Amino acid sequence: MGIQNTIKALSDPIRREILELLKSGRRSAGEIANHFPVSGAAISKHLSVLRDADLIRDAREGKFIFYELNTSVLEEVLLWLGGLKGEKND
Amino acid sequence: MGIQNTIKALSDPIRREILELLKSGRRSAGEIANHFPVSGAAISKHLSVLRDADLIRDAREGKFIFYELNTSVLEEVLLWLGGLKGEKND
DNA sequence: AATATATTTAACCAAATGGTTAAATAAGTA
DNA sequence: TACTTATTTAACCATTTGGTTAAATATATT
Repeated sequence: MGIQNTIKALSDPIRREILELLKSGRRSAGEIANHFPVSGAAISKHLSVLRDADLIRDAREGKFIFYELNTSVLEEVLLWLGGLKGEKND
Repeated sequence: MGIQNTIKALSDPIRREILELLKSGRRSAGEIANHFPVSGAAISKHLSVLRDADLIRDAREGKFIFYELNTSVLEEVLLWLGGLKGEKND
């Protein structure tokens, strides 16, 4: 929870690319891993960072675990960034 | 340049607090350092990370170096975050 | 039950990060 | 010039990060 976990999770390029990938719909861990030139274990750890930050949700379906994007936690970050810009907030 | 430097710079709580501090106006390195329970050297390094990311600008004035906030590089981040949310962009 | 597939976890490693103290640099002042 | 103040840079250190391979776990299939 908190902006810290969220931003930290967003600070890695592979993790950001995972999120972009999930923008077009849910994907299994394996499908996600296939998009990157690193091991499945490495991707699994990235997924767990994103899950801990609640940027993604997972659902087991038989042999597979599907991940989907959760953008709700971005609001806090957007607010903070907006505040930094001196945005007028109601 | 690029979203990577920006987000990385934002991923540390002290650096974010420095930015918040500068929201209310320019401050010398020393003034900034006094707000934190770490050494001036540590703050100096944080400032250089923020400067490399172009989130702050510096101007020497006599014995002092003043830092000021530059929010323009946040636009890119805001766009990216907005895109992740599936925002419609013209 | 045995095997194959999907995914995570464990153990390990090198590089990056964020801190410290001490030395270097820059500028103002006695 | 010598001294003081402001700030950065250098050298070092412990922790975190992001990767690897191998082992463990979970489910489906034969």
